[in-house]
Amino acid sequence: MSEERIREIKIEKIQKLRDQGVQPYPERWERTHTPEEAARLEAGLAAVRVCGRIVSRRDFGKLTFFDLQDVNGRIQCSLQRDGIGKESYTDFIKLVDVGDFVGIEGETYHTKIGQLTVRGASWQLLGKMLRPMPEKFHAISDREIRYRRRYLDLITDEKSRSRFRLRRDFIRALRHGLEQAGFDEVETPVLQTKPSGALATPFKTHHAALDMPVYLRIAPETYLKRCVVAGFDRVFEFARVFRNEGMDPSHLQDFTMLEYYASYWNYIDNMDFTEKLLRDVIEQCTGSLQVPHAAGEIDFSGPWPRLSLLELIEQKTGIAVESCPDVESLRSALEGADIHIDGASKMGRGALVDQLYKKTVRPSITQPTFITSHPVDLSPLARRNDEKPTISDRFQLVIHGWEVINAYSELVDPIDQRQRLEEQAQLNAEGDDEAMVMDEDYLLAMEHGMPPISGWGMGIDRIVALLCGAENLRDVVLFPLLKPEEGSAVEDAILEAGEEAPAIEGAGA
RNA sequence: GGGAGCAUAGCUCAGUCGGUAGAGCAACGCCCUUUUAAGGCGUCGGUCGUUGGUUCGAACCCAACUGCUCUCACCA
Repeated sequence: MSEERIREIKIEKIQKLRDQGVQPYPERWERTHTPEEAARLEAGLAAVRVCGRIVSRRDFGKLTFFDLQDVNGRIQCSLQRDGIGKESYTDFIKLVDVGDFVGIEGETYHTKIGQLTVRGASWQLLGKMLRPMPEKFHAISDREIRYRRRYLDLITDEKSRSRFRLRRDFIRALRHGLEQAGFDEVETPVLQTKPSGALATPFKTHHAALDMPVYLRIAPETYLKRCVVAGFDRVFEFARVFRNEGMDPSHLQDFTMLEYYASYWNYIDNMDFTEKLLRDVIEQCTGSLQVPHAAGEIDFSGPWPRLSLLELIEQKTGIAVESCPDVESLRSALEGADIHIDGASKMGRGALVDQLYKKTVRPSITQPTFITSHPVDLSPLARRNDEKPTISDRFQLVIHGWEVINAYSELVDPIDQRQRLEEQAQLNAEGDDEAMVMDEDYLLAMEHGMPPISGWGMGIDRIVALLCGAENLRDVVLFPLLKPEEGSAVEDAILEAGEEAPAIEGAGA
């Protein structure tokens, strides 16, 4: 039977309901328990009111069992013809379908095989659905449908529901942990006149009222530091950020980053806090510090190793980066070690060290590991090490080859900062697209004075994916961006808008 | 951007050698008071992603296009 025919049948059912004076879309229902709560009740409790979507039904003629579900849980209910009357029972059988929302009032009992159930004394339709439900024992497996119509994925797949519950719980626990540690939550601009705070290509758009180009933020960093100048001595933001770059299982263009900044800390304090915060939050959300993953169990129990980037590179490749003070000598060292890096001739020394690390060291790191002591020219916003001015007081947390956290003792010296931004601007002018641009407004804020700070950015999507064993970030993002389907309403609307609405153009345009 | 793979009923999937399509679930009709993938009997449901080509004949072979997935390059 076609989907269209099924839809017509359901519309006919709605008409029959209306003919009997039943409102198929009533305005409210007062529940006493969620499905999750109800499933934990004792037997023998009367006047229990539960509601949810019917996700399965087992019909025995004069007795029917069905399950009400929401994202958090499920409760079995039953209706008996002898209990609610023939007419009401027949209406339920004939006019209510799997997929509809209903409310049930009744008492709890255990079935013959011990399943806690709400025996309905009455039922009320709370919302009729017109589309057929997906098949009930395989869940949606077509990845395209799972992403485009995530609600179907969530209705049918408990594993998907549990991933998004974990994401919710993880964010909630992080927020609570930071608040307990004296951090204030703030919100900073998404539309910025200068993209800053990271090395990345931004999305560019146009501000109509001010008639000027603006960028979607690639990081909240410089605004959060302005908050520190203002006297918020510990701040954080759950920031949606946008980077107009490649898309693959570990990179999305629109993703969520938690950043925080703590005054009077250095990066060592920050590492200590990070390890404690994450261990607490992970144990709280998953119930364990050992997390299963396709690539092997991840053990968060720690202590997490703290390893120097340059030492790791030397171990892996034999190249002593520090004995290559300029980009030319580093390039020849790479040639000597027979390591090829695409585009090496266009990179500065910092970018080249970074590539060397990403090619040789990072993929081999599986367990939670702090990588420290990055070269200072990789870290234009990080503080120089007092003993070794060529390296920065910086760390990254790497798990399963993914960079999950990037952190440093922040650069708070406005003179040094100006010099480093000038170097970045020079690289940018020479064709390094990802190098930063000069940001006088940020320098102005810095010149008003900053305390010592250490801060941090964590890819929420990445850590959540790692915690729930997802190998693609899209599996932990509710509605990942996909191209519109050909002939879809969305695409038709875009085609209709045509040249009239070039709202967004690529940064490279 | 390069390469590879996938697309069949609302969903999950079969489809042999090229001979105009099949199951389960869902839906519809009937039976059934303890199931939880309930069960039994019956019925409906398809422009085989789109467009061309080859062929007497295409779900199947070829090409292009669209979408998705993986991968390389780039990036967090």
